[in-house]
Amino acid sequence: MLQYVSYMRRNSLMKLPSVNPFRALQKACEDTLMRGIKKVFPKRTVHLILHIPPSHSFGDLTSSICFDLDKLLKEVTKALAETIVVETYLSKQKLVKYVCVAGGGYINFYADYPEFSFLTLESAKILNTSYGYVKTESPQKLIVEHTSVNPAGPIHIGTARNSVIGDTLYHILVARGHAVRTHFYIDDVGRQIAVLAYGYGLFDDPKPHGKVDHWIGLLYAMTNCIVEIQTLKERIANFKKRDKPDKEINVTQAQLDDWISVAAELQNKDQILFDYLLERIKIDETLGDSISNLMRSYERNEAESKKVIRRVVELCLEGFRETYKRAGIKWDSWDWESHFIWNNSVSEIVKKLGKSPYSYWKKGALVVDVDKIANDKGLKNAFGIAKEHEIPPLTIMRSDGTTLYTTRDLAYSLWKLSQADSVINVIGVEQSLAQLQLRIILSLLTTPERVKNITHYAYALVKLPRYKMSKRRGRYITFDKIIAESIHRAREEVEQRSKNLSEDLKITISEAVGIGAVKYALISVSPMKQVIFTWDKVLNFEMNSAPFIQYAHARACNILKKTEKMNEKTNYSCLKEPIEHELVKRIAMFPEVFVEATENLSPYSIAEFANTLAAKFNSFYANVPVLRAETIELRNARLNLVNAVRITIRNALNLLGIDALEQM
RNA sequence: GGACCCGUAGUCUAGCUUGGAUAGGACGUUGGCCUGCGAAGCCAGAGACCUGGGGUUCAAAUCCCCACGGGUCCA
Repeated sequence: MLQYVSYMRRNSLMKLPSVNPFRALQKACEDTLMRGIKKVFPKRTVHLILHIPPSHSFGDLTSSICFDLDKLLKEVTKALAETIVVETYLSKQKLVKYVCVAGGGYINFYADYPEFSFLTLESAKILNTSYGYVKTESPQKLIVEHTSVNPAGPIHIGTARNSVIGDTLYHILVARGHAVRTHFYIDDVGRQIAVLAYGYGLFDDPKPHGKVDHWIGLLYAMTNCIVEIQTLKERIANFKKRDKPDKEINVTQAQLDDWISVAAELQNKDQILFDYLLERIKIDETLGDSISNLMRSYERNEAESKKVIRRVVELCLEGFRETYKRAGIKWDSWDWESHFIWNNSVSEIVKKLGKSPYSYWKKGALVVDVDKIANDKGLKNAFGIAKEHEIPPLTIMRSDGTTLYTTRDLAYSLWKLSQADSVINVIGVEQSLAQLQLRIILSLLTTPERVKNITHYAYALVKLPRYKMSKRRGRYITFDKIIAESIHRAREEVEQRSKNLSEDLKITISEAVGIGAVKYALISVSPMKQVIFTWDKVLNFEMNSAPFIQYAHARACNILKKTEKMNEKTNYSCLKEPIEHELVKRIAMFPEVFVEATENLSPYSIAEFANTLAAKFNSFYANVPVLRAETIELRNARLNLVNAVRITIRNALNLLGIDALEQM
């Protein structure tokens, strides 16, 4: 429960706390301006939008409304603005200090900083851990599905981007007041897992060495590689027997050569494991069938294949959980893809779609005419697709009766919709078409309105400077390695700077700094931009990084630690330095930034905000004395400012899943 | 062949939804600052006609069209 406190200051009665102080200022400016405009144009209704001017010298808020009025009225903009400002000034409100005309006709507003600082800093202090987290008026039940990688190897840097985006979305939506649950979809049905389980099944009770998901990744890549080589060799032999043209043979031969080079890489990683697998796979005369049989019998929920697949997948998930525990990311629900096959929801969907007028049979396969559904249900507009753009049809069942990934995803999505009002799926851009087809087909199975509540939150791939990552080829940089490297680097810094801390504290700090740096590096780039992974981007502990922000927070804590409790009233009119006003304004803007970030689902704007606030605070810290301020009054006012900075940075970092340290 | 995304100093990046004044940052680079609240820091400088070309507008990095380059997907 929030306590509303009224506080007398001069003649004004201010209501505390303000959930959104900057919005309050904005509203005061808008009201003021609106009254001015009404006096000049009593009959005109205008829509006002105030902007933040490009420079502090232009005030705290600005309006370019006179340019629009000018167009309608054919008057000189500047003169018009001046007329309005005269009227505006006469009816100005509290929080607004003065209003003036600048440039060709902008109307600039300057905040009354004693009032505005009071409102902002006291609100931050009172609201404390909830400052900035403006609650929505319409709370929803939400599902954020993220990460959802195939459990056939460790988490790599590309997946980590997915996880960090998903986890941040989770944090900001919870803070906004929604009931959010995170889901991990375990893709245990596809061919990849069958290949892995086949390899795993070649051992009697194998003993993984090293971290289990890393071992599984190697096992998968090796098995897959050997299987590919065997298959390609057979194909070439067949081609030769049947006198196929050289061209086709050459293409296949090139693929084979590629896989042979992959084999050499993999052999270097673990010769014994590779040789064992090679020997066992070589003698399997029905190799292709062995794998498909495993896949199909698992879909039929047969005990033996279930045992081996579940075992190997669980092992891999164990590795995932270890990684994410360290990274501070967790899920509320782990959903098995196979579950939706076994409970028949997939087959029911296929049956239903088979009867639909939008499906047809093509060479024994069941195909859905997605484009026709989109047109008939008017969905193209809703998903931002041009009318003339034809959406390709989607095969939902192969001629051999097996289903495809997207078909199973239909069942899963339907289930998710039954659990929540809206669903956000964090999935790579390469899935864009499939996700679109999925939502359009879903509109047949539920209402088109409901389908609009599914969002595909797309993000671009992470690449390595020289080659594309490939789980199938065992080429990737693991999240574990990046975390370890980053923590190691943080530890070195701690050793250098804070020798006297206890060992426990050193560990805590290095973990928080190292992991924070990795998360920040992944979240601070807009998700649709492709990222080329380089170590120095992640291991940057300077400006525009988590450690930079954490450091500013630690410094603020450090000042506050050295002060006794203050009881005297604070006089905010002492805060006169421009940097102090900038800090107040930044702090006041946090709720507004937060609301925008949640409404637009743009967590990276939180990162940007935190960085800017930290930079301003560091500048303040270096140039303005707090504990040694000239007067007690000033000192108290600055201490309150530092405290509000501390609260705001901490709350922003927490949204990003980064620990705000009190020392480092 | 078709569709979608990205293109901002040597490098990386914000701003684009909702057009407004001098395009914010960072790395690197040049020069300065620790006997003062922790230098993972601060201060100052150089470096971008926002890929190119048209159009709309009083006003375009932002909206529209066409190229070009990079990425992704479908057939």
